Amino acid sequence: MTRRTKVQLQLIPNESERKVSFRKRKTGLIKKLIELSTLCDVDACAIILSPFNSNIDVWPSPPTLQNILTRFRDMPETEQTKHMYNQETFTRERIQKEREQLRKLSIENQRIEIDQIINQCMSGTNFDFQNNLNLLNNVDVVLRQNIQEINIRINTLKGENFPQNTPMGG
Amino acid sequence: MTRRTKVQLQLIPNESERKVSFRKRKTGLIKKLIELSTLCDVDACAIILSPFNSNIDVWPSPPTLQNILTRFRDMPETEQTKHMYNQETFTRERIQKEREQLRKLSIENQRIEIDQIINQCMSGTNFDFQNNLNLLNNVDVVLRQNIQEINIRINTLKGENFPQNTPMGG
DNA sequence: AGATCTATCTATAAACG
DNA sequence: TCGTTTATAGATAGATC
Repeated sequence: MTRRTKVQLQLIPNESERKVSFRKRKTGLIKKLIELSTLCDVDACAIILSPFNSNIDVWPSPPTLQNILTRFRDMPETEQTKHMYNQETFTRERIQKEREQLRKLSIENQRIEIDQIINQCMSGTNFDFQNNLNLLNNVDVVLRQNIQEINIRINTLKGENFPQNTPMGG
Repeated sequence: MTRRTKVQLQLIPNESERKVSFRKRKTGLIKKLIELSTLCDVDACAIILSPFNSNIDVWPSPPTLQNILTRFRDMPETEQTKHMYNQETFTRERIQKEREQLRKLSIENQRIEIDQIINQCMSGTNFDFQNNLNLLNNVDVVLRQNIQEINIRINTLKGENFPQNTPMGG
């Protein structure tokens, strides 16, 4: 049995797989919504239009949904957009965090490299410039892998920025 | 460090914990929504009214949100409510599934018990009625624990049915 | 189309800076 | 109020029936 892979944020090409995923994730999403509402005493709602037929999934039930929508509609424009999310802003925030991680990792790397040099000097054994450079090089390999990992993730995020299938194609 | 506990579906009493949970779960929910939209090419939206201030979190951005809301509004009533979820229906479905599991478990239990009897008979050692009953009793203890477990979960679900803090208190 | 199973990935509670 | 960490609970991809 092939084990599940890390999910890539892009359209699932195979339609039957997509349907299965849709069903599972829709259920999961509504469960999460109910949890949020109950645990934190939150008024929230969701509307999900099926891509496979004309069904609509809504939560909570229409009357209370109306209530929320009304309050949303009656909000001043500035209030409405105060905490607006879309694919772009959300992805931008994620990239921002990845970059921040990279920055911190770089600083950490520098610190480790410096520690290595200091240790090498302090130990005083077989100390010569070329040897030290080689040592640093080896240390660096591992550290660079970390950076590469992060860079790959950043590039992946960049590539994902705006998938051809925008959520609001209609 | 105390490790995280299994989350109970009820209002988090401590306000600061509730705020932290709200922030985390809101982020998680929107992430899930973006995933669903992207992976399955779904039009979906969510509106979250903060219980702590007047902020509103919406996804996607208002223009596309309007699009979805308009389409929802223009749906015939029957279509709108076709796949309606609320705390009650969702919980009912979960209870239904638990009951189904219980039923299957009972059947499985019966099968195991019967197997036990058959084995006992076939082996033909120390077979007497009272002994067999005792044996079954012992087997049953474990099996009943399973049933109890399920019953507890059902009762928990029943108790959760409509927490005092309805999602739509306002 | 939906139910079930399991390995794996993801979300997040709790604790702390 | 946030960011980070870590252990654990929870979600779900992929396979199968």
